[in-house]
Amino acid sequence: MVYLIMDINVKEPFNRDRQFALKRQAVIRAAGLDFCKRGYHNTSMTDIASNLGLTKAALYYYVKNKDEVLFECHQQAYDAMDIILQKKWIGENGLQQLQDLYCDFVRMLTASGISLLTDVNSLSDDNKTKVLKRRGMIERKIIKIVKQGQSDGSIREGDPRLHVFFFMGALNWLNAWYDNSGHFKGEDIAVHFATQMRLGIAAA
Amino acid sequence: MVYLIMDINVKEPFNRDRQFALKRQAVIRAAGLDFCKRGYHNTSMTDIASNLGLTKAALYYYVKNKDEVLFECHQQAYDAMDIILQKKWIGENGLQQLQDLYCDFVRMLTASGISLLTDVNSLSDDNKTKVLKRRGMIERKIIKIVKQGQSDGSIREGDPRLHVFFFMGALNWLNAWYDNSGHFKGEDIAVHFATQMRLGIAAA
DNA sequence: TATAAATTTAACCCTTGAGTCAAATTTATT
DNA sequence: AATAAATTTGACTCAAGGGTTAAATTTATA
Repeated sequence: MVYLIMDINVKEPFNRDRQFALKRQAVIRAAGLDFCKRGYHNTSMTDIASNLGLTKAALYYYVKNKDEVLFECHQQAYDAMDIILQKKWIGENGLQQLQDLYCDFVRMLTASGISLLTDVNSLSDDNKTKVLKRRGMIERKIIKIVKQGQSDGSIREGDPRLHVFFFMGALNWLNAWYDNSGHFKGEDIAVHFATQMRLGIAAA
Repeated sequence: MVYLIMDINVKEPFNRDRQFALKRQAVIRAAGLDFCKRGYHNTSMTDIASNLGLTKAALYYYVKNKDEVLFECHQQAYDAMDIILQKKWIGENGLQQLQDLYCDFVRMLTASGISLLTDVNSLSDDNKTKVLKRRGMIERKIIKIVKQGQSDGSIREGDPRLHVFFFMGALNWLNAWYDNSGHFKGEDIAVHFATQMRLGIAAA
């Protein structure tokens, strides 16, 4: 059972469309948690609905089909990552930028209820293509920062892509084991992971 | 299409049971590659069979059901990891042991066709329990080495479990992107990853 | 060549779950 | 109170895919 936070403190004139969009987002986020916990194919639309205290019919009032739900889950995650990536770490070298970035990634994943789903192969071809393209863009941005760090001398030599694949793997794996009811605090993980990431690629 | 390597240079007297067991292993390994590439639920038993140049009926001559196939895939991976773990790195400190170990893990995953599958939730309850138990044992062994390294001063302080979760994540993510037809050589990845892993936890 | 194992053929059953729908009912907005 | 939106009920269709089977056929072993 997931409790939707629907209190919209927005006192602006009631906006049905906005109300709808917000609930839709909440629905998708809840579905994402289910997918993350049990896997996409082990979670039925009925499961998602009843975890929300809804009926399947009501669920389909908000989404077109299951594929769309999975797709939007990915979108949410990448939206969040994009926002973090837009932050400007002016005056910092590549290594420091990367550490801040990575720390924010982990914070976001442990705090927001958004998960980095790995089930890309279950998407329709169209959506799969879009998701992979987006993931690729994010990856490229991060690789770019690594290269920058290698130029400014803060990051050691070595294939930048391998540098990135390594620590992004740790990130992807995070959702598989992290359970906010567990004894690890999100912030602690964020600091620890960001440190371990940094040391792994820092120049000597 | 996967080509089974069935040439058994064993000139010992023909052993039907052994022959059977070998082919069964090959079947499971091929299935593991399919699962890794497309995901467990996106791979039908008919797919597995036809990728082997077989019929579904023939496939069921070797395995009881799909759940068993997935279970054995996990077993294969953990068997391989156990063998690596049994190696004795005598005289080495915790950090060095870990680096050797990790390097071997990556070598094994890139060379053997064995994949670390993440689809634990698709297993039957019984098998899931067994797999998680085994994964837990391996994890505990590795954590033990980390603690040892912290004692002998080769590994920096910090929660040993987080140390391990971090770099084991990179390992689990490996199969998702590594494609032996790609331009990364398994051995290169092994060396790179082992280095990055070591630097992430090495004492100052 | 005799025999058993390996595999094919071509059905078939059965369950699960996605997706639909219409009519009734509840909930909120004006 | 009137109206539209949100949700329920309960049924239904349909396709995919796991798993089975029996008989025929091929392949290898002895």
